[in-house]
Amino acid sequence: MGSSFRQIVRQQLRTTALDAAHRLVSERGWASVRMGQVAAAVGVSRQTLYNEFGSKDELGTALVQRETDQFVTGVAEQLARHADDLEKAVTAAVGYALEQAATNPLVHAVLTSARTDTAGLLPLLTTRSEPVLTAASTVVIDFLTRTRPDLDTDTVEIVTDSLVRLTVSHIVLPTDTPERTARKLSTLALRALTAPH
Amino acid sequence: MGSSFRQIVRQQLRTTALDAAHRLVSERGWASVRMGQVAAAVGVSRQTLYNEFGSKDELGTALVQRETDQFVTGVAEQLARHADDLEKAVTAAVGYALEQAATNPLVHAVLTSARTDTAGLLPLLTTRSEPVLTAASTVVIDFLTRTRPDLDTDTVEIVTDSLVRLTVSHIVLPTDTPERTARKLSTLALRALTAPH
DNA sequence: CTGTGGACTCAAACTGCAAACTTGTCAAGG
DNA sequence: CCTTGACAAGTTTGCAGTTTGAGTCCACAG
Repeated sequence: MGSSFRQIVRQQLRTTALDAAHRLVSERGWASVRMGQVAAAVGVSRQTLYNEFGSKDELGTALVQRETDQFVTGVAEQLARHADDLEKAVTAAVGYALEQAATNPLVHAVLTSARTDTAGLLPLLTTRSEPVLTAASTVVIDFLTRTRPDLDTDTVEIVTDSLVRLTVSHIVLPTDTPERTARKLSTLALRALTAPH
Repeated sequence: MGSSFRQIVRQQLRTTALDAAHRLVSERGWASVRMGQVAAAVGVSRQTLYNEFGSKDELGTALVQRETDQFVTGVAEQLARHADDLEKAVTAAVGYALEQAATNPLVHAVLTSARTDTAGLLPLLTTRSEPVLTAASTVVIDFLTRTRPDLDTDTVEIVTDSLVRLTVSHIVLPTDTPERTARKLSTLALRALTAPH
């Protein structure tokens, strides 16, 4: 019971450890990250890290999980920020995704998964891009059905799925600036959504 | 002059050599293909092969080139076959692309290029997927502007680019049967094309 | 009790090196 | 013109021997 203090310390440890791991992964890649480095960065013993995460793989999984959650939350926030303007909302969300992928190596790796050639950062075992993409899709679908209940459900699903795929495609093979790409995709999506059935 | 007979034989050699190389690449992967194997399959000496293609890389380039040309031609044919019905035309073209990617390892590799993890078939040096995709886009754009001159040029370009990207996306990460995917994408494209500007 | 640091095991990764193999070229012969 | 055989240069393969780093155990300290 009364161990809520411990819980907080434990959580602090997890957070700082994941922060340290994030930095190390971004710099050297997952394969070169040593448990000892992470422990040292946190200022804790290697053993303590093992007590908390169990294994390096589990640390990696936790890291990817946190990154995924933050990313999906971010997308949802961008949408919510423009709940009144559908086109702006989509533009913001797509722009956010493109910018995150360009900025954050982990997000980039998670979204494009199999592409380990550029920067093999992740344990392929722990992740495939599928879960992130479905999570992102769910967020978008929820937003659309909530703000625009008049739209056909099937259409919303197909357009959302395509929007997500197109965003990933533009991450993998960019042809324009993130801003212009985001605008193009959102107008495209809006046309498809509001077209005569 | 008067060597048109030679020309034909030479062409025959190129064709059968590329056929043999195609089969070997599909079975063992490009790295494991030996120039001797190709020569033997054609029934010709290794030197003759070198006289014709110069190097293994150039043989690979020629092979990829032929495959690309055939693929793009195939897409154009599918479109032309339904010149009267836009939706059917797009469905056929996308379906053709999906089926080719599923059937022909070389087409799959060319279209998805960088993804060498599944079946590293190609010399990364000789190809990137970009040229194929732009070629395919050009074919689709030409078809659309020819059959539907009323459509806005910018819209046609964006929709086509997205259509191509979505097709590749569904090759990389399939979620449904090729037929249904093709139908979904064509209705999506049609909606976007014919939406109020 | 919980965290620490050191000792330890074991499998995977890397190292150095020799043998086998391939590419690409050349010359002799049909 | 094509083929066969030979060859240099470069690469891959197989296999010692070594190193590394994950994961575990434990005696000890706060």
